[in-house]
Amino acid sequence: MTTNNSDSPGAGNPAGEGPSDFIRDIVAADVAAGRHQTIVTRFPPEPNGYLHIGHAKSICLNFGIARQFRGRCNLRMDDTNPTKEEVEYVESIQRDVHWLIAGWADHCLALKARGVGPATVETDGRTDFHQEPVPNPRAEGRSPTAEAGDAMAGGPYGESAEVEPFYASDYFQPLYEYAVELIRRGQAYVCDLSPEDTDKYRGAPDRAGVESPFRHRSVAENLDLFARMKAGEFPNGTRTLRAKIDMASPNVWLRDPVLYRIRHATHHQTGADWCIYPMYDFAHCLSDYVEGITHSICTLEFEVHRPLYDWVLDNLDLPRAQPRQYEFARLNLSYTIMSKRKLLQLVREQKVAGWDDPRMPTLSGMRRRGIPAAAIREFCARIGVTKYDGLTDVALFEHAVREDLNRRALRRMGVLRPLKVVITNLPDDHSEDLEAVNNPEDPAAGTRRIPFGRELFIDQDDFMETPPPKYFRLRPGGEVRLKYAYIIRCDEVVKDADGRVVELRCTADLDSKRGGATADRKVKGTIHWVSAARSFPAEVRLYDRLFTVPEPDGGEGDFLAHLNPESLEVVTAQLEPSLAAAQPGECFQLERTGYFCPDRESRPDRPVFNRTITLRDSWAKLAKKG
RNA sequence: UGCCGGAUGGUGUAACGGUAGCACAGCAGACUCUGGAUCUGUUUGUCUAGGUUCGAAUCCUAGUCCGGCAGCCA
Repeated sequence: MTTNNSDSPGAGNPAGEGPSDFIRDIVAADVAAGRHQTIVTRFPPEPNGYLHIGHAKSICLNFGIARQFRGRCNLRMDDTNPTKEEVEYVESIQRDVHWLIAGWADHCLALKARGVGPATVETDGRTDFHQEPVPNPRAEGRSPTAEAGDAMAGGPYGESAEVEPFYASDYFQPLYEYAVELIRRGQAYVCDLSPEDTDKYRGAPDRAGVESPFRHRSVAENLDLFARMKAGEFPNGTRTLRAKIDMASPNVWLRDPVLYRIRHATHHQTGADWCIYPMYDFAHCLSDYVEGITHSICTLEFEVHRPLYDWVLDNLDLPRAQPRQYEFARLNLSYTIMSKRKLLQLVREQKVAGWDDPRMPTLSGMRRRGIPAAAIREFCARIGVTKYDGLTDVALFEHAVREDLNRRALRRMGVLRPLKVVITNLPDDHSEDLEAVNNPEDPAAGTRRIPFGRELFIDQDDFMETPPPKYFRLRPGGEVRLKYAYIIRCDEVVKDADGRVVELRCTADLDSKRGGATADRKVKGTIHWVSAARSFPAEVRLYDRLFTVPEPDGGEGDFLAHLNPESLEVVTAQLEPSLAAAQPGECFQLERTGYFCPDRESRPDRPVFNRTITLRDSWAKLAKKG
């Protein structure tokens, strides 16, 4: 083992991929033992919803392993249930995966030739089905070549129409033949029990099941019935194909599990070709086998299915090495929900503006909100991979987002809730451009000019008529620094008929600009501002967490009851002119306020920005304490 | 009460029989033309009880607590 001198955080394994975990340890041991030529993992979402931050953990694990061990990761649609799946979801899944792994593991992404199903080959004199990927054009050298951001248009394969994800539905024919083989071996039978009776016969965890009266049909009869199921002779729910295992097994998944059910339904990929569809437990292990997956990594709830996963593979005459299943704990994040069913409910009941609403924990929502893919990856690396089913504090996630954005976001000035300020010792037509730093964390980001004039806007929060102790901003008679500009003193507070402060009249210390005679004068506070004449209004959407409690779907009660009524506030802000040129995908820090990005609905004549996340605010904390 | 799995500060993790460490959060301070960032310091932890051992978070035994599993969902 080589010494790793990398100073990157968590240089815990030879490849410098961040800290290892029990699954990587297993893979590393397999590699060391020479058990596989290449490591092949897979990410197998069911296209019945949008991907969320929980999927990101799985994507980072599966692609991260492929990356670390110079293998590949197959993107596969686990589409064996036509009644719940849609093409909208298969498309969104591809976009989200490309976005998340761009510039990091896109060279490990494996897709297959469009329209090309598994090949039937002869291995060791036995019939074998095999689905090959098409070589990843970025795979040479096995290193990432793209910078995050160029990923939206199809990922590493570019705009190519020649490739597509793997689909479990591509394997329906081989799967059917495997099922026939199981019947021939006396390991599967057609059962006429109704769904209700199937349940009753299964027994309970602490009570053995009862064998189906159809369990001992002859192979010939089973073959005939199964063929007729496929031919569409029977209505939905009238018959199933079941594995013949053990109705008394302490593991209920071994009590003659259903392998195929009848569903007269149109499938988004295979159309009307089939009216019988394989169940997860039958399809998944064999899909893994057909694709040559070495490590099939899934979440904890499948742990009890592993004996069945192995049973199916063990009871067929498969010439190649069998994949192995490993389980890890799914991600639970405080103040959010991860259930696809509940996320769908939020969308259907219009509690949010769609799957990509910036408040959603979906990858598309986070992308729209301005959260960088790199921040999500960093978060996933930091939370690690274990079998402990905990609840991760969303603060861990927010930290990763701020850390990434602080490093990269250009600083800009913008006032969310404008309050007019008049500098009375400046002429009406005063106008000058002041130099401002684009990113103090990155000198290479350079500087820009921002316009200054007699009339300005500052944030309403930055003035208080009767401030509490330790309030460092503007107050009657008080002084404050205008960032990049002058120190001003508030001489007069102008109010409207209702007593609301509508304007501040101030005098500026005209020598206090950077380089000026009094530039080094110390004043307590520095606030941001924009020129009234040379700023522009924009809609800004201020997002807060969607739920008010740490575990919205924990315990009983309706999770909708915990929706945060203040999760979205819309304001009309005044922004510095340079922001008018902001492009989708860019992110900015409005100084002292937070990180923002143009929304996808933003138009030149109607700019719209989303607040990604606030800056840490130690004043707010102090103020709350009183 | 059947089977499978888990338990290390408030949270997420590391330590693979040999000094319980890291990150987040918290607290205190320094610095600051962002009350941001940065830097210092700091509070808090091995589920319990036995055993093996010179030595146990780690191995053994018993218990406690938590999670998952009885879809023709995945």
